Amino acid sequence: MLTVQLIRENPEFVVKRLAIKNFDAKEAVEKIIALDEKRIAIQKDLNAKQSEINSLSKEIGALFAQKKVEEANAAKEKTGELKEAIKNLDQEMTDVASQLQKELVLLPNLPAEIVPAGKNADDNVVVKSQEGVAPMESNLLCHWDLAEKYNLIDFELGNKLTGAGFPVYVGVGAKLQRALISFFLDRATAAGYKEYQPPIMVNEASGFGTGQLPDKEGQMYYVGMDNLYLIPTAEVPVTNIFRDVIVKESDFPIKCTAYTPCFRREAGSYGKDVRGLNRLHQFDKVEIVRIEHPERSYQALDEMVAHVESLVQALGLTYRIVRLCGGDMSFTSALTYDFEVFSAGQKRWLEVSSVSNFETFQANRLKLRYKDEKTKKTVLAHTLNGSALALPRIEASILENYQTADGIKVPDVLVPYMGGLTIIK
RNA sequence: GGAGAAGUGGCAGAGUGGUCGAUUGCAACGGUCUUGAAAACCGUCGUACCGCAAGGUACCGGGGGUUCGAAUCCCUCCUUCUCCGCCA
Repeated sequence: MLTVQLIRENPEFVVKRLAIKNFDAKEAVEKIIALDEKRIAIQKDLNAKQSEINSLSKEIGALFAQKKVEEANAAKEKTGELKEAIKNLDQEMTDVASQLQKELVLLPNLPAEIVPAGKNADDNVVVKSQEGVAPMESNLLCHWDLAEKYNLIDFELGNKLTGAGFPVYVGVGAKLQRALISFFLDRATAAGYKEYQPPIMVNEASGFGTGQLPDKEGQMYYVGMDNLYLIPTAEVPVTNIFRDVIVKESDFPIKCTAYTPCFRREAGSYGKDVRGLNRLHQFDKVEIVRIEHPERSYQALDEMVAHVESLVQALGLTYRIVRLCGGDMSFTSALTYDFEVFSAGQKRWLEVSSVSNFETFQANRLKLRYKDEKTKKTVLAHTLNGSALALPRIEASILENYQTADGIKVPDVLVPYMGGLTIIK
């Protein structure tokens, strides 16, 4: 959520920046400014009347103490009208505040200066690409065929138990999941990220804090009986650890990591995008989250990108890093880098990580601030997060890229996590 | 799930209808003292909104109510603790 102060002070700037996300904010900005002015006017009036009633109450107290009951009763009458007026103003205030909130919540985050304009994924900018291991064979199988051939994943069984998009990992396939989770967590903790194991259901306040609610309500599974949501990413519970928190400036950098299952309804997806492991309703992911000083958040973003890069490199995958254009960015992000790995069987790029700086957008919703040691002011912090990494597409890419006539080679870094297994037969 | 108790500032802990945004202690920060440190002493020490400022307003788990006036009384929800039940 953008701050009212920003909108009030730089309305043209806000409109101009949001145009890069293909969002026309002109009307909303005008409305917000008008509502804010109204809010301030009501507040002034309300404050004056409350002040008056407060001093009257004190007088009445004094009069009663002096046993001047007559005068006290006269003063009481005066408070009557004031109370009525305050009641009305209170109502107005509530209305205006909720209208203002409603408008504010609809505005996406401003894209950073270097975000390229563009409509969709075609306009993203590839900032780096690097070759990894390349399969020798010419008749390459896709991972869903490999998974069946080597008994690693049972998609049909998942259909039976739950439905489409909920695969069952079996035997060595299950072990490979566990290996990847451990490998990613070990790398993250070695890089200074503190490990958490958060709840995988969250309440409404948490969903709002990171921006999933109310905008993307349809993307999360909802457990109505208890009014809870299944998390679409560990970003939600982990970032919300810092909801309503004022950290010390010396606490920075705050670095967290967590492995969680993730649940996404993915309404509206179809075709080759959802085949095999490409898009699931439940998947595993290790997430890294950072809370940063505003002056250092972009440096932190670079560090996170470097961390994720070290993971795909260690796994020997062919990858590229793209900077998302305005039209492809999420509602909440100011700058996002996506990692895509090449999947040799499908011959396509698969997104395996998204690393973003949200600047103060989430912090404002979360009321996550730090105390500035020089000015003694409380200031909104910056939040960032990134997948490090999401498992299914990594697994798809490993299966497809490491396939040989004799089986699937286990990437060297995973061998210790696989109990010494070097080839899956 | 049932019964009881409790939720106050970073922590501890006063306050049961009026000048209480809240005594006090600890922690923290600034200073005096000291070669340095500790101790001692002095000062600062919640958040938000309005205001150039002085200052004003709101907030004592959340919401609602009673009252001229609520941290204090009432209702309700949430959370924590104790006991019972159930259970991985």
